[in-house]
Amino acid sequence: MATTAPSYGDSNESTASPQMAAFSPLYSQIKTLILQSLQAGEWKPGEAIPSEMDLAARYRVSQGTVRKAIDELAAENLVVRRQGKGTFVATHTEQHVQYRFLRLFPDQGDLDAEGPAQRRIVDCKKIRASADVARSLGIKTGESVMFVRRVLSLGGVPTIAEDIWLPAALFKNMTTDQLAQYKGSTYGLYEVEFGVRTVRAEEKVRAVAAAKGMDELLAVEPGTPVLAVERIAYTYNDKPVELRLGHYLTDTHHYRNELG
Amino acid sequence: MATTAPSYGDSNESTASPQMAAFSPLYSQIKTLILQSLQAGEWKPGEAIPSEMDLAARYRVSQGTVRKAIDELAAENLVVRRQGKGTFVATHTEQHVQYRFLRLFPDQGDLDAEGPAQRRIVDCKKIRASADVARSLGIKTGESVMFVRRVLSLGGVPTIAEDIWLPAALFKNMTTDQLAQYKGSTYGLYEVEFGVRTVRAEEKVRAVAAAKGMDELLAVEPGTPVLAVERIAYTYNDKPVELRLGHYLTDTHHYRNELG
DNA sequence: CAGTGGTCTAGACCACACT
DNA sequence: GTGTGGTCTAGACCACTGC
Repeated sequence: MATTAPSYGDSNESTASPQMAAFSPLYSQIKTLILQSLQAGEWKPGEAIPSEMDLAARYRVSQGTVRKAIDELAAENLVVRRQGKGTFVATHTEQHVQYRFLRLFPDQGDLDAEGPAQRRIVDCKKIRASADVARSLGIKTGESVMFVRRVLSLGGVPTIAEDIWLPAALFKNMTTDQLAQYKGSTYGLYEVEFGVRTVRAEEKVRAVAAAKGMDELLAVEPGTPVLAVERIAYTYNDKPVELRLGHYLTDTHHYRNELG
Repeated sequence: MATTAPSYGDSNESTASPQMAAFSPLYSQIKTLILQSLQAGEWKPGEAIPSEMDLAARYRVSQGTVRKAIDELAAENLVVRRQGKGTFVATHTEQHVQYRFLRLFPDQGDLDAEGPAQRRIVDCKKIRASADVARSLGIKTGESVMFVRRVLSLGGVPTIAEDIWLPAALFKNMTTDQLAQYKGSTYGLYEVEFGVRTVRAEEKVRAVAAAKGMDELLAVEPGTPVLAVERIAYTYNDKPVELRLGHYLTDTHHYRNELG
């Protein structure tokens, strides 16, 4: 990765490479290598990865270069640094980040005041993917997917009703009991029970009239305005692993967003 | 800022400081100093700040330390780095970031396909702040605020109706003509015409039924579900400078959000 | 105490943009 | 070519954690 002589860019010179490779800094290459180890499961969620010095020795680069690679991974929430302890693979199974992807907050008071969310699993079955679902999940129409319908109550009030689609190939034999009994977020469950690590998600938010079915789950009149939140969650390499269509009641809660 | 002897932390030792000051790394102190110059208007939006070497000399620290300070400022979108050219004060008056704070996107096609937004200024007047508005803007109830109501059409269709409140002390003599004729985002106008630099914003999103007044502006039936977006925009030091209540039609557009 | 991440420096060289 | 940001290294020392 580096020669003994301190002239960097070793992987990018060579008098006449076949195709003009785009310049990629060393730390970026190191980042890719660490990412591959992460993806390959060399270190599991919650575990520590090797120290910066160890990784520097492993890849034959300076500690500063490894540091910069890890900096970026930390910025993307793939790892978490803890001074004096080490760098750890990010996980959804920690108390502090219980609802990492949930942007709904109470208008008054804070999350703690309203206590933990109550879950009710309405449905959980294996079905065939519609064209829309298949496109979102990057699979073929008609392939098997797990379908889950559930209701979350915040402060005792049904507030979120959502439908979830998961590629059945990754989530074999998922059961209602699993979903109902697991302590923590669903992404924590995916991680622990199925080895699926969710690293980021994209949401499309719209205002819609509560449709048939949803109105009953949320105990509101049909036609009540609700927030429709379509979320696609991804694992490494931008591979989609979950499609979720949530309906949020926003009379006592709001969807919060920070704009930089 | 640093002694000749390479022992850092100079501002944090001293055998018995009055109150145990929290540890603050050098680069963080440098960041604060740069921030103060930014805030004081030493460099204006769009202008280049001094080079890293110059700043290092000015603060008597190494280039690497200045670099880390600027890295954080760049991550917060307060400055923009351009290799080979310099580091520039962020601005809202550039083509590329025309709608930096707008999260509404067409369901099909991209922003370019739909062309620039059309503005219609419905109202622009000076009024007294209600309790709610005053609280959001960090001023006293009854103080003067500019009130603006306008409609944005995307692809020729009225899609966004919004009310805007601004502290009159900062936005003296704002006129309908100014708002209608300025090319670019309102935040660009704030910057150019009033010297107010918006650096970040927070939004609370809800689904509501279109209220009286809004339904007419958006040409929809009363009661149609619309996205209510409450935005508070801030300048340096978390000082609020704008309250905006937008109503977005989401039948052909959606509010997009990325979750890390 | 040793080990980890975090900070700081100094110097060298690369990539990019303007002139 | 000159100047700017960007990368890389090597080494020293600080701050936090846990043995």
